[in-house]
Amino acid sequence: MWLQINPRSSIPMYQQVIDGVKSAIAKGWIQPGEKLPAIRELAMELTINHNTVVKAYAELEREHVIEVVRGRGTFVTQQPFVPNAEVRIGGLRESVLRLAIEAYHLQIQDDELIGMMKQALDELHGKNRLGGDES
Amino acid sequence: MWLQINPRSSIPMYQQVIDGVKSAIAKGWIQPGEKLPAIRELAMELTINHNTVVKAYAELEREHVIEVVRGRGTFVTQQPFVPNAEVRIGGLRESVLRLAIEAYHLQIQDDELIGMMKQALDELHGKNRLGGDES
DNA sequence: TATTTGTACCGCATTAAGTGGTACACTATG
DNA sequence: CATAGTGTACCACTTAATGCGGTACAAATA
Repeated sequence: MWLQINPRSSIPMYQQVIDGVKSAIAKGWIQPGEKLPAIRELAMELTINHNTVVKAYAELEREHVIEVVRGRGTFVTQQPFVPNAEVRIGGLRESVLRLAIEAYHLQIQDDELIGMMKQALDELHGKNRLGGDES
Repeated sequence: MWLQINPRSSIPMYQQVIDGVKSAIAKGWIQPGEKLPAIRELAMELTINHNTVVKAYAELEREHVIEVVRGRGTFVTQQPFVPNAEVRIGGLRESVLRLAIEAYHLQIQDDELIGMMKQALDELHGKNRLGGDES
C-alpha cells in the first residue's frame, strides 16, 4: 500500500491522507488519470472512518490534485491545473522562508540546506546525482 | 513591534508567537542575550491571554531558543545549543521533502525553487545577492 | 518590604477532529 | 429494469486542543 498513516501523530489523519496522496503523485507512484481507492475501501484499508477520507478527498479536489466523479470514482487530475504566477510564487514564499528559519535554528549552513534541497528534488525525479554545483 | 499575530488564523496563536520569535531571531531583529517582553506585558501588547504566552515561551525554552529565569525574565539563548548531526539533518529532511512536494504541485521548476531558497537565505542575512550559480 | 517576573493551578467555553450510522444520488453493468 | 459500486449529505456523539479569566505562589531585584 502506498499510503500509511499514524493515528497517534499530532498531524490530523485527514491531513496525512492529503499529504500521502500528494507525495505519491509527486513520486510517480500514481499516474495522472489513475483511479484512487474508493472512499469506503480506503477507509477500510486504513481502519479509519469514511468521513475522514471524504474530508481529505474534498480538499484534494479543491486543490485540483484529484477529480471526483459521482458514481465512478476519484482520479488523479489529467490536465494539471495551472495556477497563475501570483499563486505559484506567492504560495511558496512563506513555506520557503519558514524552512530557512527552521534551518537557522538547527544551525544548518546555507550550502548544506541547498544541497539537501537538490537531493530531495532528485529523489522525487528518481535521479541519483551525486555531484553538485554548490558555490 | 516585531511581533504580530492574527487571532483568526488557522494557526494557533501560541504557535504564531513561537514562529514570530524564531523569525525575529533568525532575522537578527533580536540579539542573543537580549531580553524578551515579560509574559504579562507581551500578552497585554498582543491582547491575548497570558497563559497563551506562557505556552509559547515554554516551548521555545524546550527547543533551547530562549532561556527563562524566574524573577528576572526571558532571554534569547547566548550559547546556542548544538544538536547532534542526527537531529540537525534528520530534523530537516522531512521539511525539505515536504517543500519539494508542495513545489511540485504548484508546478515550480527545480531551479526556480532553488533560486527562491537562496533568495530567502540571503534576505535572512541581509545580503542582496542577485546572481547565482543555478545550472 | 514592595515590585517585577515566572510558575502553577483551577474552571469554563469554543472549536477541530474523528467515530458511527443512515439515507440518498449517480454511474455502469447485466 | 434491477443491482452493485461509488460519491454525497446529513445527524448525533465523544475527545482533545485552544484559549480565556482568575487566583495564588515563588524567586529575583531594588
